[in-house]
Amino acid sequence: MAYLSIGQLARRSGVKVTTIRYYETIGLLEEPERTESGQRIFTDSDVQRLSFIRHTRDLGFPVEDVRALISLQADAEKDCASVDRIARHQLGAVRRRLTKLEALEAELKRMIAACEGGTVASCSVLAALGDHDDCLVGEHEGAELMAVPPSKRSCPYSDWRC
Amino acid sequence: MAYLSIGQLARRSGVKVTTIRYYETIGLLEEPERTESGQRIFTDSDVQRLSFIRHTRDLGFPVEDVRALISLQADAEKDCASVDRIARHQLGAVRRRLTKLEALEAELKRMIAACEGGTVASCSVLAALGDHDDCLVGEHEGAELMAVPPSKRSCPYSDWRC
DNA sequence: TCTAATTGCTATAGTAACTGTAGGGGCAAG
DNA sequence: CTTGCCCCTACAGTTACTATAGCAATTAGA
Repeated sequence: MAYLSIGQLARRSGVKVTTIRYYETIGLLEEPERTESGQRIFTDSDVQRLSFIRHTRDLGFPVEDVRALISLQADAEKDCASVDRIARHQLGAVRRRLTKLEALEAELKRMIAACEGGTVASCSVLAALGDHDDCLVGEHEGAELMAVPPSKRSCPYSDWRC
Repeated sequence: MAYLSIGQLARRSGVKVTTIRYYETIGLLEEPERTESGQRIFTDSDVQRLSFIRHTRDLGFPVEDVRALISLQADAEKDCASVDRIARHQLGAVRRRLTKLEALEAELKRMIAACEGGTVASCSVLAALGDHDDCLVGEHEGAELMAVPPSKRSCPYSDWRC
C-alpha cells in the first residue's frame, strides 16, 4: 500500500490540490489521516475515489449528484434504479445543452461568414446579435414571446409623461 | 415613444427585473431616468439593448464579451475585425463544448443501456463512472495521463511509515 | 375612497464550484 | 544553512446571477 501526499494524489487523480482540500471541506472526501506535522496522508483508495469524482464531474453531473452516487455506492444492496434515474436525468440535460449548442454553432458560423471586414456600422455580426427574428437559437426560455396585451398601455404609471 | 417600467421592460426583453438591475450595477446598462418617486423609466432603446445582451448571453458569450461588443457598437467607425475575432473565439469554445458533450452523451447512453435493474453492486453505471479506461470522454484536461515517474518513490517524506 | 395586491426600491447575503491570496511551517538537496 | 518547493489554514474573490428582508409606490377591486 503506497502512501501519497496531497500533491502526489493531485498528480495521480488529475484533481488539483486546492480542489482536493475543497472536496474534503464539503464532505465529498473523508478526512484523511495526518502526519505528526499535520500533512494529509492519502492512499490508492483515495485515488480511486477522486478519479470517480472527477470522471463524474467531467460528465457534467453536479456535485450533489456525485454525492448521491457515492452514497449509493456505499450501500451495495440498493437497487440500480436510483443510479439509472440520475444518469437518465443527466442524459436529458446533456441533450438539451447539445441541441442548444448546435444551433449556437450554426448561428455563429452564419454571423462570421457574413462579416467581411467592413466597419462596425455595416457589420452583420452585431446586427445578428441584436436581431432575434432570424435567430437559429430557439431556446430563449424567457418571456420575449409572451406578447404584451394591447390592452396594457405603454405608459406604466399615471404620472409619467408619455 | 413609449415609456416602460422595469417590469414591462423585463416582459418585453425576456430579462428578469433583478437581472436588469444587476446589469445596471455592473455597467452593462446605463443608469436610466427616474420618476420623482425614484422608479426607473426605460424606453424602446432599452428593449433593444437588453435584447442584444440577452441574445449574446444566450449564445454563450461571457458578460465581458458583451461589454466589448457594446463598446464596439458605440464606435461605428471601428472595423469589423474585433467583432469577428470575438465571434470566432466564441465559435471555438462552442465547438469544444460540443465535442465534449457528444462524447458525454454516448457515454451516458452506454451506461444506461448497461444498467438493467440489478443491485448497485452489479450496476455497471457506477463501474463505468469509476473506470477511466473505457471512457469515451477524452477531454479530461488534467494530469491523469501524466505518468508518475518510477524513480519517484511512493512515500513522499522520509518520516512517513510506508 | 379605502384597501389589498402588485410592483417597485435598496441593501445584503447566498448560490455553484471552485480559485487565489496571505502568511506561515516542513522537507530534501547543494 | 539556505534555497526552493511543497504543505498548512483561513479567508477573499470569481461569474452571473438569485433570494431575502424590509420598506415605499402604484394599481385594481369593492
